[in-house]
Amino acid sequence: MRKPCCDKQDTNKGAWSKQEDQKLIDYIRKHGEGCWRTLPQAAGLLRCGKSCRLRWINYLRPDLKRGNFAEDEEDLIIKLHALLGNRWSLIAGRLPGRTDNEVKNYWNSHLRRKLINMGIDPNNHRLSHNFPRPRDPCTVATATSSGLNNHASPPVKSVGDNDQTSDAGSCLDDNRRALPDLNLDVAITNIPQPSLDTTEEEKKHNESKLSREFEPGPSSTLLLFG
DNA sequence: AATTGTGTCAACCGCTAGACG
DNA sequence: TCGTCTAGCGGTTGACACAAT
Repeated sequence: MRKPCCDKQDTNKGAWSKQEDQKLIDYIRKHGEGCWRTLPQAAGLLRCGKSCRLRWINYLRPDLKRGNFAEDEEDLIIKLHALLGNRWSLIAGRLPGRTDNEVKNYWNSHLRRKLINMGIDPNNHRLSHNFPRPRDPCTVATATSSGLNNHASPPVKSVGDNDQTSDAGSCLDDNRRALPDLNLDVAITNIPQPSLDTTEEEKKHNESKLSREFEPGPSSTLLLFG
């Protein structure tokens, strides 16, 4: 029988107090990250190691960039999500100062809704007749943040919508119609041409290729999407 | 002013991969 | 090779803030 990660009876849960934050910061400054299991006791915290790790990574780390996402960050998230799916840690790795949790939350609360309002299925980045869709294709063309800036057209269902969503054939073609400035071409990056039908296997392939070709860091985003 | 609905985000939970003995 | 342990990941929850009624 496996031991729980911590003795839950003796641990605090819920929001962190400033004192707890300070203890964690002080401890990590002195001893560095790592060995999360023993850290709470050593730091004098009544928290489980997991909780400490999460608090540090998502909130206390000094290199975190707090605040609103920039347009280019939004663009990048959308593009990487199309490529990798819900691999938040990988996506966050391409956004310096952002955490997987932050990216995930931002996707779920902002970007997902924006895509839906554009008539784009956020799960596969295809135009979808199940979602409201703007009438004017030019409006759709602004699906990335530069065009998403709260100017998403009101949901309008137009005649013949169903024709636009083809299950057969290239879904990338659909994607280009939906997100023309979403440049997923491998020409720039040597990344395999992503298909929006991307299977888990293909996503993993893309992911490993990304990992091999681009070490995480600010420059990689430039390399990726020019 | 009170109540209800909705959105956001920090934190938790359960699972898995990989390291190690 | 197998079992155990830990770090890390993604999904989900719950508290809080704010808007709408």
